[in-house]
Amino acid sequence: MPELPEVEAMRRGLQQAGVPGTTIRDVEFPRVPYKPIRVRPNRHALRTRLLGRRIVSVDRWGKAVMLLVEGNQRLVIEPRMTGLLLVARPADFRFVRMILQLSPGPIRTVYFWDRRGLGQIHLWSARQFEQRRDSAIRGPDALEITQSALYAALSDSRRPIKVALMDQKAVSGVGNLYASEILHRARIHPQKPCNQLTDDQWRMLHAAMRRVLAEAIRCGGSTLIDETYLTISGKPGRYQHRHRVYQQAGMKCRACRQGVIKKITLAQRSTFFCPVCQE
DNA sequence: CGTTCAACCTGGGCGC
DNA sequence: TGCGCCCAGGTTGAAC
Repeated sequence: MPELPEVEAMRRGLQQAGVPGTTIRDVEFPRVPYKPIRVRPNRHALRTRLLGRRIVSVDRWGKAVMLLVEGNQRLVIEPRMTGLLLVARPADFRFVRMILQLSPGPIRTVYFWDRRGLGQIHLWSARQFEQRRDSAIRGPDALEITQSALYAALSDSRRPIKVALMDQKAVSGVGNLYASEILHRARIHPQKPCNQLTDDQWRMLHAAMRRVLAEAIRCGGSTLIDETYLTISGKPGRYQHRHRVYQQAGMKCRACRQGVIKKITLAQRSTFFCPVCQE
């Protein structure tokens, strides 16, 4: 589930907890009663390459947390659907997939917890990172992209704007939940083909994207009913209370107070919008 | 080019 | 209780 705001909240949490500057004392992969997650290179090699190395910084690459480690290596943690990072011992230990033991500092242990196990962990050399960065598998970050770059990346397409906004090669960070929220804030219908958006709508879209994502980060992300996302201290985020359309089907639109939020399926993903204020 | 489907996984909710 | 089915924030690759 974690999209840009949740991953950025994790990144800031680790940063504030003092993870940069600590040294990796151990990397553990607990035995779980489930199919193990994908780790590249293999667990032994990854551990060997990290032991005794200092963590230089905690960064984010799209929807992945990226630890820059001494030796110009990058430990890339991709939560995908249900992965999350915790500095507090998880209540349900069955889904702990990796444990980082660090020293010194107040935070000694970081847990990667993932119920569905679709998350992945990679260790990239400087060269591997540069290859991926330059290969355009990830477009510019949704918080950094300029309005003209957003326009350039999407405006030629005939795809529905909601589908295009979730294309990580075009712009990275926006997923299913925030795509609906952003388009509602921008008052654009999710099915509107990109090449039919007006200049004004591109302006609104860019502003709404920054605003919604920034607000969600400040709230520590969205924790839905199933609690598959928690902040690094194990507490729920707060942005779900501000959702205007996501999972609000049948409710009156909070913006126009007239429309009733509808749920449709686009590219096999649930999509929510207000038929009155979004066109 | 754009869309659809399946797969990767586990668990929760619902209808019967 | 239990079974079967559908759903879930992400990503990828194949088929049409």
